[in-house]
Amino acid sequence: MDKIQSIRGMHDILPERTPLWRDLETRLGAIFASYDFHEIRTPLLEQAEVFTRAIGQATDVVEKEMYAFADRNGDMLSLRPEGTAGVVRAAIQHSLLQTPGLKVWYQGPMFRHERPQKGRQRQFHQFGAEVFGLEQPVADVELILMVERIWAELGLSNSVRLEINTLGDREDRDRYRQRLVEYLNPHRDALDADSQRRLGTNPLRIFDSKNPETQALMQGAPRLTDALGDDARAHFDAVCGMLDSLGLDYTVNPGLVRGLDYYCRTVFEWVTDELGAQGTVCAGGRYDDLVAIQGGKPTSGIGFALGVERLLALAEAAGLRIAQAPQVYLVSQVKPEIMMGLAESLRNQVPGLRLAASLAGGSFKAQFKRADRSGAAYALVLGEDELAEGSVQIKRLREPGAEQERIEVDHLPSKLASLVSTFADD
RNA sequence: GUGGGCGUAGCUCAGUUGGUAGAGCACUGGAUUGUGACUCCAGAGGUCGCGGGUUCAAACCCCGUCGCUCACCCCA
Repeated sequence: MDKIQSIRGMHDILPERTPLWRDLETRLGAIFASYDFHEIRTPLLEQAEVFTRAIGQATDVVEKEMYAFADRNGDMLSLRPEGTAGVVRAAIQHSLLQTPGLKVWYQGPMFRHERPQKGRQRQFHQFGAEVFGLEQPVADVELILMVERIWAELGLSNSVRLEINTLGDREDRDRYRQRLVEYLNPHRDALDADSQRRLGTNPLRIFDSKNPETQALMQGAPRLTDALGDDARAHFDAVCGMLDSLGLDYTVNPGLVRGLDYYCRTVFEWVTDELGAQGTVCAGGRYDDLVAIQGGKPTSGIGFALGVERLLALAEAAGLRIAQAPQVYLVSQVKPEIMMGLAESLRNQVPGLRLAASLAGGSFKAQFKRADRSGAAYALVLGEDELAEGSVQIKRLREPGAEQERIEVDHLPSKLASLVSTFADD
């Protein structure tokens, strides 16, 4: 029989790496809580319309990347390609938007049918946060500060840089798009093939083109900045002013646009040069029209999403290592049930103890070898002699010539408890 | 969706003009019948990604396919 493989672009996270993921979840969860954000969990599967409405029918994500299919009832469903649309759906459905200021965060797998490459897989993971009903620029600023705290917490502040821009309000952008198309149409033939296609679908993205001739042409193009309405202008100026006062480093990138239709006003993005072509680690922005589009009462919103695989790639490159080894490994030469009795009583009496019992048995030699490989700091030895006198030997591993200590079983829990407390600093 | 590179042991990789498979690390056992990390000895482990073709003979050549990877595109 052929070996069955995981689906292309969908990767197992093996035991060796899960402690790293768990550590990240703990640290980010604590940061979110410190800003009074609350976790929300929504289904991985939604009516496809949740995404087609929110993200926009003409976007690549909806047109070519969604895992959409008809279920047994003939309903069109889709695995979520991003988190915001489902959160908005849930917030409307459960009337969470009655009072302004809802702050939620989420975490989990997202699915897009793209060609895998470095920093891009078909199942990937995001952390995200959303704020609803706060139109004040200070809400934009708090989100940015929270993400900056994440970089600081992980020691990545020097690996990423913040770029921001404003897309203006929907009317501003519609007006601007028209102006841009009018400017570009006469030069149509000078554009590269991709940009010609974008002219009809998403002309703002032509600013992203890497083609030199196209770039030269875009130098002379009308600027979105000049098409902003007064409100959007004032909002963006306020955001920038606060960031300046708070001493945050950022650059305004007028070419920064979004692939998802629901964004307006402030957009921001943390990018890095260390991850190859997929340099965006975290991106977000305002989406003041989205709640209404999804069928709720008009309510402003702002949020971001952070790519976990990209973040971990950065963190690991910066030297982050997390391993989970047992603290003690119980080596035994007595009946298994007696060994298990000791193991259980130690687990009862020493909260948080990570203890591996030698289930595979074998000679002392073989068991010590496994104890060493397990990464445990201490080995406990329970043989016939120890059993007879009610004692256990405790041995520091990984220290050549370390003394071996024989202590009474009754004193073992308190001894281990004090050893475990020293592990906390490891 | 398009293009480049790559698939040989658990991992990293050798493998000559085609002649039926190798190393290091890891693993198991022993040297040491109650003690790991060093050393020595031995062992186990592979339908050479999969399918087809050419050939007396294919890991090697040809076609297809699946996967990995990098870039385009897109995005977190």
